[in-house]
Formats: sequence, C-alpha cells, structure tokens
Amino acid sequence: MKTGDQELVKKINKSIVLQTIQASSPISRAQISKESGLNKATVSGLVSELMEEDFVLEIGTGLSSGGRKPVMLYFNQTAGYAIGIDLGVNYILAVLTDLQGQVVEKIEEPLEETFPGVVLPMLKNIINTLMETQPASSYGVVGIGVGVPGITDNNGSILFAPNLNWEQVNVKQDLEQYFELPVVIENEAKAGAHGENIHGAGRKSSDFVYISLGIGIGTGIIIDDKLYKGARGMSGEMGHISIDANGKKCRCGNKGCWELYSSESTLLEQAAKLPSMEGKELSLNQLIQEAEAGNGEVLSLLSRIGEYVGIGLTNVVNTFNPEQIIIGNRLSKIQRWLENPIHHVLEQRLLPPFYEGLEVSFSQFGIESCALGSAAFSVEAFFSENKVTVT
Amino acid sequence: MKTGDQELVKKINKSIVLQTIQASSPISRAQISKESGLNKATVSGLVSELMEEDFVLEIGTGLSSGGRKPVMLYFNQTAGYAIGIDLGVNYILAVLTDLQGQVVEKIEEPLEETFPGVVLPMLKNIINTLMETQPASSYGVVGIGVGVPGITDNNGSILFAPNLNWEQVNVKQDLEQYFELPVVIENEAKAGAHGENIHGAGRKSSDFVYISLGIGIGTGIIIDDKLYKGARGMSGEMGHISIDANGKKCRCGNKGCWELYSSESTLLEQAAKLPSMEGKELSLNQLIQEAEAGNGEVLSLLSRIGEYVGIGLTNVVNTFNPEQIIIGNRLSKIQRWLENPIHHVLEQRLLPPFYEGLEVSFSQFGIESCALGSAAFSVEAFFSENKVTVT
DNA sequence: AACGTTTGTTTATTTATTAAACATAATAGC
DNA sequence: GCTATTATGTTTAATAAATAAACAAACGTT
Repeated sequence: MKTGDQELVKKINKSIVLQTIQASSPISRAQISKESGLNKATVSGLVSELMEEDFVLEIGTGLSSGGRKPVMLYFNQTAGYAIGIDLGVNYILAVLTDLQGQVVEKIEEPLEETFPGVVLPMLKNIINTLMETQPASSYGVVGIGVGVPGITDNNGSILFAPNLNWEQVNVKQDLEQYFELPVVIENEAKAGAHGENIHGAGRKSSDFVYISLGIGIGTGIIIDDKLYKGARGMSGEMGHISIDANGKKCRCGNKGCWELYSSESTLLEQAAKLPSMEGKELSLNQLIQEAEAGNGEVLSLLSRIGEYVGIGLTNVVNTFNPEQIIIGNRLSKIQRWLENPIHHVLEQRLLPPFYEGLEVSFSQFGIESCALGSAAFSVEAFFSENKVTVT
Repeated sequence: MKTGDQELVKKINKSIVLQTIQASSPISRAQISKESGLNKATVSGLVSELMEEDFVLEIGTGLSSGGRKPVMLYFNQTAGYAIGIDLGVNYILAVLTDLQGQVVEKIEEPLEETFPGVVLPMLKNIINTLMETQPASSYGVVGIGVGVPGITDNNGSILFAPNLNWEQVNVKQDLEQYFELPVVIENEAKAGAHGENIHGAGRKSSDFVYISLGIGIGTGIIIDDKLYKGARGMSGEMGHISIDANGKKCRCGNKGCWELYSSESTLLEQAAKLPSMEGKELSLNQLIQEAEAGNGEVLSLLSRIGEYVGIGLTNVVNTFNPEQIIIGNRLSKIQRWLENPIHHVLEQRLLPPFYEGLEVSFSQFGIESCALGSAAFSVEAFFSENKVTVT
C-alpha cells in the first residue's frame, strides 16, 4: 500500500513543473507559478533541481511586461535519447528520438524471414547502428521500446505472434542483457495508441481507441490518457470480435472475426479474385495505383472494405463511447477511399449521441506511430525512475 | 491542475487508515501501522480525528500477544445511511443501506406505467418512506443514488431510455431540489458493476466487466477498481455490438445486435413460438418452472440463449482481457442452464491465454447489485467531501 | 529621478510524517 | 510473587516541503 508523504508531494509538483515547461516552453518561473497554482518559491526550488539534473535550461531573458524581465526556461529535450522499434511483419522500422519524441535518426529495413534466429540479430544490429549515431548528451540512450505484432504478457514475453510465427519469445530479457538498458516490449497497436496520445492525433483526447489496420486488426485503448492493458496485458484484440457469429473460422478459434473482413490480408485476398487484377502485382501500393487510375472493381472493393471497417467501429464506439477513433498502420494509406463509407456506416448504425461527439481521424505519421510510442514508453520509464513523471 | 500539498498527503493517509479499519475491523492502531506502513504516531493522530468525526469507534480491548492489550477499533457503519434505487422497467427496488452497504430497509414495488409523471412521484414517495425508517445517526441520509435502464450523460440527465420510453429527463435536478440531498444518476449496468466491485462477486478483481442480462443487455466496465464511463458517460452499450453484421435491424440503428439474441425479451419472444408453451403464461418464472419440470423444448431454448451469451462474452473478453466476468440482473436466475453452454462456447472460441485466466461468475445478490451500487456511489461522494476516500 | 510593476529569492511559519523515547499494561520465566 | 520481556499507544523532537510575506533586483513609465 502506497502511503502519502512529502516525497510524493514533491514528485507530483516537480512533474507539474516539468510538464508545464514542456508544454509551454519558453516560459518563466513566474508564469509557471501562475499556471500551476504552485507558489513562486516552490517553483524556483523545483526548477533549480531540474536544472541541476540537466532537464531544464535557462536561455536568455524574455520581454518585460512593465517590470523586471523574465528568465526563460526550456525543456532540454536533448539531455538524452530513446530508441523505438516497430517490428513489423515484413519490415523493421527503428527510430532514435530525443526526450521530446523528435526523430533524430531513422532506419527501415525489409524483413525477408521471420525466424527469431534471423530477426533478433538483425534487430541488435540496427539498434547498435542507432546507438552509434547518437549525439553526445548527459544521459545517452535511456531505453529501448519495441512494438510487436502479437500478444505480449506483462513480463515482456511475446506469447503468440501468428504473423511472425512466434510463440513464447522473450525479447525483453534478451535485449536487456545485451544492451544493459531497460527494454519495454508492447503490442504494436498499444504502442501505436500511445504514440498518438503523446505526439500525434490523440494529443487532445484523453479517451480514444487506436485502430491498427495492418495485416490484421489490433486496437489500443487509451482511457484517461493511460493505456489500458487488461488483466494480463492482452486487452484490445478487437480484431477478433465476431461480427458474424456463424461466419468462417478464424485461426484464433472464433468465427467471423472483424479482421477477416477488413484487414490488409483480406483486401489483397479479395483483390486477387478481381478480373481486372489478373497478372498484376498484388500489393497495397499497386491497389492504390489502380484506384487512382479509376479501376471500378478496385474502387468498389475498397468501399466494401471501408464499410466493414465502419461496422467494426460501430462496435468499438458502442463499447467505449470514445471522444475519438484514430485509424493507423498500413491501411491509413487508403484513407481517401475508406473515409466516406466509414462515416456512412457509422451515421447509419450509431445512436445520434454516440455519433455526434465522435471524431474519426487517421494517423498523422502513418506507420511511425508504433515506433514513436515505443520510444515514448522508454522515456517515461526513465523519468519515473528519476522521481518525475512526464506524459 | 491539482498540485501536491500536505492536505493531499493527509487525505491519502486518512483514507488508508479508514479503509484498513473497514477491511479488517476489529483492528488495533498498532496493527494498522504494520499493515499500512504508516508510523504508529501518524495512525494514532488520524484515528483520533476519525473518532471525532464518528466514523470510527473504540470497542473494548483485544487479546494480548505477550504485551499490553490492544484497543480494538471498529468502522462505525451506522454513522449515516444512503438510499439506492434500481429503477427497473417494471419495478422499483429501493434500499436503505448503512455506510458499509448493509441493507437496513428494502422496498420493492411493481411499476405499471412508465410515464415520468407517474414514476417520479412514486419514486419520491418511496424515498420518503425510507427516510422515515432511518435509525437515528450522526449524519443521517447522506445521499441518493439511482440506477436507470438507459443512457445517461454526465449531468444526471437520462438521454434515452427506450424501455421506459423516456427522453431527456433530468431526474437528478428534480430529486436534489426536492430532498436537498446529493443525488447520483447512473446507468443500471454501471451501477450494478460498481455494486459488485464494492460488495459483491467482484471484490477481489480490479478489472472486470459486469453483464446486465435483463430486458436488454447492458455492461459496466471496471478498470483498476474504477468505473469507466466513456467520454460522455455512455460507455458499455455492448448489448448493441453487432454479432451479425447483416442481421435484423435493432431500434438503435445497428443490425444484428447481441441483445437481439440473448436478452430476456428475446427469450420470451422465442418461448412464445414453442408448441409446448401454448396457452401458458409467458414469464421468466414460468420458463424456470418448465425447465425444472424437464420441458425439452425450453431446455434447448435456454441452451441456445446461453450459447449466444457466450458468443457475446467472447467479444467482451477479446476486447478487455478481464480477470472476471460477472453476469447479473434478471437472467442470472437461470444460471443453472446458462453456465454450461457459456463455458463451452468460450473454451471453443477463445485463445487459451484468454480463457485460462478468466473467471465467469454470476451476481451474488441477483437483482440487488444495481440498488447497492447506487447507494455506494452516494456513500463515496459523501466521504470524498469529508476529505476521506473509501472504496 | 521618482514611482509602480514584475520577477525571482530569502525568511519565517505552518503542517504533516517520522524516529525515538517513554509510559502503560500485559505475559512468561524463574 | 517478582522480574524480565514484549506489545501498545502517546509524547517529544526532528525533518521536509509548501506557502505567505518581505525583500531585492531589474525594468518601464512619467
């Protein structure tokens, strides 16, 4: 049981000060005091600690508003760095970000084989390369976050990743031993949701659901600006909600799962059957080209997929009553063709009070949300160890 | 922005002390100190405040374990009372509970008409009767909680209650003016979920979903021991998750909603079509009698309903990965016949890690969860005003 | 140059927790 | 029955953090 003491008070207030600086930098001590409600003296004390820790810098003076000039404070976002990885089914996307989540370096490599024995050494290589490119800083790389396309438990093990054909692989332990840095493993959709919440389209919302439309469908649930993980860390498998109780069998055991009707796999499968696609390459990019060229068959296929996305989203909204839905991952590339059918279905199927307050957005950074979210996990773990909490 | 100060620390610790007393009464000051990690002196101080406020009583001494005898402390659960209402579709169930949630008085009346003009005066009457029966106490009735079968917003308005045929009725304002007491209005399933979390089958779980199987299906989502309300207070309409995307239309606008396959209405509707039920009364109790008498048609109907409950629960579990599912409201009466088909479907359709950690329970107090949960809302509101928080 | 204003620091006060000392009251061993 | 030991609960002094108030510094205005 966590009791209350002065240390807790200080941690809360120090976090408030740092967050205020992050949000409104450059900002003076006086203004922090006004915005936060903390006493000027308190702010001064906490700021000087933050400066000793190199998280905050004084840079020059601001404009006077009829009195002494304020000393402006900045969040020192390059006091350290984090590495975020999106371990995709057929690619690895790795980023080096600063403490604010700004991408400093980026590596993307295709993944030909998915055996752990191939992937893990490759992963270590990529991380090593990023480590070497990091600029000099007080804290260096503070942690590594990895988003994976599968079900993870709370210990950083990948229990089941059907698309990689992995079972029971403990990536966390492996990487932590090798790099001697804290490692966070999280499901790809959960990491993406977090990325959007911290840096992306979900910054303004505190309750939203991120839908990762990729090879399969995953969801990340943000409640009160926190990721909801579920009892054993496996929440959000809404791709396996049955939208046709007696539909075709899914490999998860259920029947008529949502992702059988509106994922990238399904899209490509169904495209293969179109006469107009005969002999052509079957890829998302090819389909986009066809759609742009006005291929009617492809257009109506995309529209049908969009409708099924909408049907699944109806379920999401009735469940969570979120302020916002954010659609990310590969199929966010075909936003143009999905948007209308989605809205049409939602308007038709939702009760007005559910539809009215709802915003449906697409990811701002397309495929990068996952890597950015993973890096953000590491940054937060680092700060919370340092007796500060940062959103 | 809520900053940290000593008041916050005290509130946290005072809550810990009170909660410890509630959970383990009778208990000594020394033992509270050991269990909570708070210093003996701190505990002594906080206890004496709680005694001044009449929330805690000293009652005699306990057994010595080789030293001075401990003074035993009790939570004074009759320092005040709360009223909890379950406004059902065809009944009103009202309880007067003490601060611990013990039912002191109970009134149940059938509801023949559902016009607000009829229901509200009746409600006031019932509440008045309960008020008169309350024993003498320090704080008297501290609040009124009402669970309603419909969608509420965060202001205590009932936006939409199809089964009562209500729209935009502000019960909270009405009752608060009349009784001059704080009133909490909440959806029936959310109140039920909270009731189970505080007093019932969900006491040990911090993440579970309560399924209210009544005329329709509602759900209450408990995350981290807190009710999840959604952006506008309308979360948990999982009865309107489509389990057959192209199924028959529901009045909510969606198609193939779960509650069209496994609610009490559906059960009765389908029972009406059974040859063996011709000329018999169509009610849940009658069906229970038939089942007990071994009516094969009814038994297979119940089994089919159970399977569809299971199909919906699969969706719930894939979404939330809860530790527990609690089934409550009217259909919890037919637990005997639902249990097997539900488990069968879950085992078949869920991935093993989802099924393994999962407990499926039925409500301990059947229909009373909602009224108890509503009363509990009021008790908590009262305590949080008194600078103490109680779960 | 005098005045008022804003910024940031210093000082004294307040409040809550805690460790340590203490008083109290019981059991256990001899 | 006496003493040693042990557990309970209170008192006292120390500590830590926030805050109000006073103050010093720096600036613009008149």
